[in-house]
Amino acid sequence: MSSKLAPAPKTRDAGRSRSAILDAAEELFAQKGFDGVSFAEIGKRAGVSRGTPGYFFGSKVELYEAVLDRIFQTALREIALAAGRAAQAASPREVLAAGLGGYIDFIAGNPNFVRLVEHEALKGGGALGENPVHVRALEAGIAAIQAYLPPEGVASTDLKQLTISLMGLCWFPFAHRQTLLPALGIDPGDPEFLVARKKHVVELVLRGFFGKEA
Amino acid sequence: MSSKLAPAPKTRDAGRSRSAILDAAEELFAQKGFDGVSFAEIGKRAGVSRGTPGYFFGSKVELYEAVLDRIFQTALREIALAAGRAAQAASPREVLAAGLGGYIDFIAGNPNFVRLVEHEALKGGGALGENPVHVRALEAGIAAIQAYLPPEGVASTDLKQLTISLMGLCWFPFAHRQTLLPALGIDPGDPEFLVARKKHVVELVLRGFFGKEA
DNA sequence: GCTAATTTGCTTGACATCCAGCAAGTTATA
DNA sequence: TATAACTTGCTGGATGTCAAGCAAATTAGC
Repeated sequence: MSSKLAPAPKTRDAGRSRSAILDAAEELFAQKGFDGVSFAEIGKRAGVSRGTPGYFFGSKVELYEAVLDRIFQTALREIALAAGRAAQAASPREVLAAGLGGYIDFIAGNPNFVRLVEHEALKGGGALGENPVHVRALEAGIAAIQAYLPPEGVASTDLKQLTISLMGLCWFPFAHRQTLLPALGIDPGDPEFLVARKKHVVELVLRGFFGKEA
Repeated sequence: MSSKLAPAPKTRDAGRSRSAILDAAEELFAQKGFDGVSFAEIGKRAGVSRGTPGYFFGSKVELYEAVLDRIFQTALREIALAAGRAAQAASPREVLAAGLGGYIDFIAGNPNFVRLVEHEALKGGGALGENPVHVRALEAGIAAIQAYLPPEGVASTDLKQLTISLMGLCWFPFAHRQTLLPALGIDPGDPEFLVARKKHVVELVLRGFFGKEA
């Protein structure tokens, strides 16, 4: 035990408090959703009083929006990076490996993002905006891939279906990592699963949509 | 307007009340999640007082569990039906068309089920049990398909990956029907989309995993 | 078959809990 | 000392649960 009863001298730093609150709120909102979290809980986790989140962010909705803003900008950046790497690749397989691999890596590494998006999707998704980041990024990736496609025979409806399929293949297992994967005897944290997943998706799409034999 | 001010004579019928409450609760829990719904709201929608749901079901959690029980049994029945039809099919394409088509039809026709499962997945999914219905059904379907597979070359890890992929391809678009599909300019209620989705998934899986040329 | 006794269906009121937001107070820091 | 960075007290509203009450339906006794 420390000799002091007061937990810590605690210097004042608005910036530190703000981001501590954002971190705590992101984690808690991701875990329990907007309704399941209170200012008291967020304050406790951030090491401030229950009034401080309101002091800095005004209201609970505004704090929630700030959390979404921050994490969506991070997502935008990382996904754009993966898309950039994919655009430089030389073959369809490399495009898919870089693009989808990067997308899967991001999803696997940011469970808070996945959960926040899932919560928003269930609420009707007003906060997702009209054009979610990852949809646009996927479409950009597909546009890059199109260069390798025979120009005829690929209807635009197929491209939309392909977009949906790529997102589902990458996103779905991590959206259900706590229920689906354990039910299949898979440890979601196992890095081998990540590798296997990426390989499987790339092969499936490559052969299924581009007709390449492995 | 009716001559009576009292809204309706309302005969007393426990069975009717119970199922009216279950219906209302299913719809509301699916829409807003467990925390987002109150007894008052459920009662209003079911045409009873705010106390009646508690009277019949004991507590809010028990009502919620009753809702899940009922809808999961329905799901089990319908998915088993589709799996049965698939098992009778004569070729891999027909197996996939019957099995995945039936699965997609069920998902598209039961948005409440999808939303309840998604809510449960976000909560950690205790109520989903260890072996969710659709996982087992999908695995049964895959077992049926295995008859057509070359016995070598299909590792069990690939079968798990395939299970994940099939579920993701079918489930994902309807779990995000309010956000993803509109962002792609697709009307989730459009029956043409359903047809196109089924065809796309079957072709993708057939060529991607079974190596058949269309 | 008529009426009294009992059960069942359902409503209303009360209570304890929780929570977001505001306002007033307090302390650090520039 | 002035202002920003907090904390604490308070309040009104919402909500789950329970107990009491009442009326309709059912059963039992005659």
